[in-house]
Amino acid sequence: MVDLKMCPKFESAFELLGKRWTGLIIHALLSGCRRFCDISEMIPHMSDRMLAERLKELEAAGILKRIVYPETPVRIEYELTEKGHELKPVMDAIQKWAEQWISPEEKQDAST
Amino acid sequence: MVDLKMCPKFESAFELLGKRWTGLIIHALLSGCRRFCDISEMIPHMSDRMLAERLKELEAAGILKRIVYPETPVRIEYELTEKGHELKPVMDAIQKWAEQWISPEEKQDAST
DNA sequence: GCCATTACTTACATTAAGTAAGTCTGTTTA
DNA sequence: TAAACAGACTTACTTAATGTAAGTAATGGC
Repeated sequence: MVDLKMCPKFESAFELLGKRWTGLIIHALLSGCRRFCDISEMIPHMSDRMLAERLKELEAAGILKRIVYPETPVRIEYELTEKGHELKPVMDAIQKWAEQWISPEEKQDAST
Repeated sequence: MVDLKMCPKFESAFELLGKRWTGLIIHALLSGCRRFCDISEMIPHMSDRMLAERLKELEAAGILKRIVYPETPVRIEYELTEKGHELKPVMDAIQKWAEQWISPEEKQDAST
């Protein structure tokens, strides 16, 4: 064997990214979504319950911040912090890989 | 909102990577692990049960192949296919991000 | 024959995620 | 004034995924 130990920072990063929906939510925010309903619409298979939970986790992890605009009616927006925005190269690499290697049959839901 | 639909290939890629352990297993294989026990050793928090399950999934997804050497005793090795190996840029991007943005306190297990 | 090793499998407990309905604040409609 | 509506969540409950621990099968050494 080559390495005996996994880099703990890498492991920690995957505790975040290796959770269902997390990556897709970050991707949605990177591509311009800001509001709860927008993100929800962009990821149709995900429930509101999961979105709310993940948004809290991502906020706690410093990936995004929740901004309340005390308008009428109140508007809440989510935006990536610098830490979150810096995940763009990761998302781009995944996008590139997916385009090259995921065949049409692997698409999980052909209903739309 | 900007985009209305998530790219289905991207979504499909995250069905794989967005599962616990998957990323760490691929990382282990990229860094030279080949045998069940080696991977298991490199990811101490993961159980054998999960490793066996993930290896099957990754084999089914064409990310790796299982090779049996009918020696005495039999030796089984796992190696990445081209599809699997091409995830290196993704892993590198994550590693780079993790090194820059994960603070020491976020390391999940400081026992070792 | 008995114990060890490797690569799993099985059974059962716990945690995470899915589904659907409900809450809260404020607004618009009747 | 009350009923209905919108947005952003919560809560309760079910199902699926993961964790834990013990067991299996093939081979070799003691």
